Amino acid sequence: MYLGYDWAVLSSEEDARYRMAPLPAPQTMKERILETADKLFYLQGIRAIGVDTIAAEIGISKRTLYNHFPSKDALIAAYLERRFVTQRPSDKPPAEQILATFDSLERRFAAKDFRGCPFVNAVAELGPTDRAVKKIAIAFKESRRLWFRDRLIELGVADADALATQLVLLVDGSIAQDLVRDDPAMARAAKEAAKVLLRNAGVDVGDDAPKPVKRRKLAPR
Amino acid sequence: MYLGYDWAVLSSEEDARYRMAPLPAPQTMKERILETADKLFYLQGIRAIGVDTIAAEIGISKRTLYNHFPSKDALIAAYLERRFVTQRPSDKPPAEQILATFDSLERRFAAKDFRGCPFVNAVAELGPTDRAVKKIAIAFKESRRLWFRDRLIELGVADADALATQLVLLVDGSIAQDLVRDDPAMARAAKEAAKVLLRNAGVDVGDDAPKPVKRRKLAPR
DNA sequence: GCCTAAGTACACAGGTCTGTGTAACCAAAA
DNA sequence: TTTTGGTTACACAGACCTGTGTACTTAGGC
Repeated sequence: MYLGYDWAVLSSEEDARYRMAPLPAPQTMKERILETADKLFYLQGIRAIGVDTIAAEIGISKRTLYNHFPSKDALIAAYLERRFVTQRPSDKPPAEQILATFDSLERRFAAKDFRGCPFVNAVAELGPTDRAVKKIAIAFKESRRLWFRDRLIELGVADADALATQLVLLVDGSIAQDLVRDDPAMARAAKEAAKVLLRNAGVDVGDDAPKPVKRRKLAPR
Repeated sequence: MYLGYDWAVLSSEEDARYRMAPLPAPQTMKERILETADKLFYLQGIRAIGVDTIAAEIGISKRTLYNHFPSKDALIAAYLERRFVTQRPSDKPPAEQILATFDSLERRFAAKDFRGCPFVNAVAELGPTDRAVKKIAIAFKESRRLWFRDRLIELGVADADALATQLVLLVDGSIAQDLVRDDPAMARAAKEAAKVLLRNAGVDVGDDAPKPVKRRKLAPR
């Protein structure tokens, strides 16, 4: 928690250990606001959180917040833009990268502070009215789809475009399911489905299921 | 729009055609409230709509609304319960039923009043706090999963449970994607993926892709 | 020591929201 | 005719929300 003016008091009177560590790090005020807004917006919902709450949580005045962001809408936009981080490049083989996506998804599901996709949630909350929010949500979804597509092209998959779309369906489906069910196993289910789709497109995803399609016996009627 | 007391006036003075057709049907007041709440909650968001707005839209007083529902929370719960309709039985073969799900999804996406899954949206909007909402959302999702599972069992699929889960991932994924992108093609993509998954489980889904798994040529590296 | 930029405290306008209280009204049943 | 149950109009309490205005304080650079 930010301490505001008590800082001076702290550095003159308190234990040196507290003085030496610049506490929550020498962040810029804007970044501190965004960080807190992110936590509250994401965890509790954009509409559920007022600017007062954000300011109070940081320990700053509402006026300061409005000195950095002209309106709540601007803060919301900044929140979403900050969430729009591009994946860092990996040197692992593309197929592994794709499947690793689902593993990381599973880890995120297991964390108790996971609350679905911030972009989908924002669109759901803010309704069809908010053009700005929708725009950035679309951009985000498309960027993720293209990430899959690039790797599929690298793998020589014929219809990389279509398969990439199918993979993002699995990602978003597992996110939605986990949001309501709190069940990280949804990520594993998505991964298994992804493997089937990849194998079907000629991608080698290792381990189980030998080439010949296994036929289960059909029930009598 | 509900006409309230003008009803009597209408039936005594207006054209007989209007009199004969019981206009919006002799609905109970509760049902009329729910119908309007449904439209507004779903289209604009639960938090975005106040009880005043609902009452005004019907043309009744806010007091009347509160005489039928003790609180907005109760109205929200009733709204979601009303949305929880069970699918009507079909005599078509199970595989067709499953695939038809995605066709109907596509039609719903194409309608301009589609705004995602009301249950997922409610959970996203109302946050992790609201136990009641989450409970009914879970029940809904599970019921849909079991619907798939029953048909897969009928088809003799070995791991019907796992495959049913994967199919609901595709459903929810396409819903989330369409919510942000407004692209009904997401339903088609989900259907194609579903076909692959079904075929992989030994289900005959007709048309393309003869038995032997088609191998695409791989890129040089 | 002075100036400036940033932050603070605090009040407040104007809006919305949920929920209640109350007296009058009307239709239809008794 | 009288009663009864559902409805209306309207005011209001009490929160909470976004956004602004203002005068004061503080830290750091000059």
